[in-house]
Amino acid sequence: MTSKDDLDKYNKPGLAVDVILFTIKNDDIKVGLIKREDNPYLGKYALPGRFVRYNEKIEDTARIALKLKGKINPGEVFLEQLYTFGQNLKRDTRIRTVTIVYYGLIDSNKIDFQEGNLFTWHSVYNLPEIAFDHKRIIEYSIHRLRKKVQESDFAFQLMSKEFTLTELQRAYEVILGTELDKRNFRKKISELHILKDLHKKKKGPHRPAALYSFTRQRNDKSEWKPDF
Amino acid sequence: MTSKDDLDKYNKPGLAVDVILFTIKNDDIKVGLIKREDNPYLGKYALPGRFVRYNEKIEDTARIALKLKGKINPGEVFLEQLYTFGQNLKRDTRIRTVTIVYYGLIDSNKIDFQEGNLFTWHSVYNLPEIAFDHKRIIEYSIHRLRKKVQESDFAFQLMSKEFTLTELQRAYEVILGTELDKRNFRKKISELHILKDLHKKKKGPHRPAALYSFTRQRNDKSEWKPDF
DNA sequence: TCAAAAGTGTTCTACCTACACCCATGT
DNA sequence: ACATGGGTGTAGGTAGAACACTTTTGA
Repeated sequence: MTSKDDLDKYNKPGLAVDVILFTIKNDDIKVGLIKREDNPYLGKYALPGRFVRYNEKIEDTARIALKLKGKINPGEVFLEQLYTFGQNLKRDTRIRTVTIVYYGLIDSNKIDFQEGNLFTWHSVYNLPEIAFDHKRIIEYSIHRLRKKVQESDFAFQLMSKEFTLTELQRAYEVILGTELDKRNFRKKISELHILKDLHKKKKGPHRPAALYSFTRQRNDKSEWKPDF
Repeated sequence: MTSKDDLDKYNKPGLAVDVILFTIKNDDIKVGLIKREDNPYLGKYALPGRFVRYNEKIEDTARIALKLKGKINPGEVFLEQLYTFGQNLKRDTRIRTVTIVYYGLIDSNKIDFQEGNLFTWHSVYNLPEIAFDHKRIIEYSIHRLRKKVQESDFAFQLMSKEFTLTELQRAYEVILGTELDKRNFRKKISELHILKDLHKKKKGPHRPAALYSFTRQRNDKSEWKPDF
């Protein structure tokens, strides 16, 4: 099986990409799901996904899926490859399918829910009926998300342009599922040197909080990521 | 594109698995490569790989590749999924191919080099001419291997059934590329509680060293790995 | 003036690092 | 007896965890 003809003819498995988008709303981790309009699993909820076309880079496939299935502007989303699932031959009941899963975080305000959008947020602690094996994939991705958030500034994707330190801390707490010490948290964040003091205050019923933005987008100590 | 027929007809990219097997020989990290007998890249060295057949689990594809290309008994090898490469549409000059890469470590003594085996070990610091984009893949995998070895007992796969603590330490040192303190290393290992004192001694020209084996196979604190 | 969230340092602890000498054996 | 690698403990430093009060504003 070495010529182009041989390779084209051999019976290839399907190759798909699924995307797990997380956000935080009401102090809860939400995952974005699509209500299926077709069989199999008609009416159940699935991760937005798409089969990889012959001339699509796999990360582009992920972004196209977000755009088509969720009407999400894919430029807004930072995605990271999670894992490739292909052990179970019956994952998809139609054809044998291997799925590359990406995950990412987004500020839920950045999503413009148009009329008829089937993309909706669901608490990861109270999921609806999930299609395929996507439930297990979501569970695994939460595990990896927590790990990632602990060892990088991945959580920063959740924030809007201006935010207070308490809001940032709250985002960490919701994802990690633990309470954090305010002073230790602020010390740790300030050592990253990625915050810009906007010299503005967020007014509220009580003492105003300083507003910050990020000086640069990302600062991931944990690893270099390939793009090839 | 939802029926089985549609899915079968759409122009799928090729899906392959490549395997990076590392070992240690002569205080050097070696990677197992296959000399290519076909075009493209005839005569160059490539990672052992294989296109995923319709009814093969992807990890099975990896093991079959090791068996067919390297005459390696795949039961001996612990593999971990590294990453899936599919950004470059021209990675393979024949057809557009997405590759799932697995990596693992093996005690080089476990490999039985039969006559005519094209699988050979090459120092990662002095690679021959490499086919496809496998050179960058190897570089990335070394990075990930070091990380993995630091935060788990992954390196234990390199050892034979009975080994001395100095041999184990040497394996760590070669992979990490640093010298380790003997006392600190032994303290750290003993806290893992995975060594069994065989109450045997390795005889040599000098003071005999105690021989150990592992009580269980693996103890990976870093994460749970999916198998679906 | 009171309620509510913002903001700010120090101490303690646990883990990691650095470091040096005696031991057991083969020759 | 000596050369060579095997085997062992302690002290200092550093990073993370625990912890409480004062400040600023709106109502």
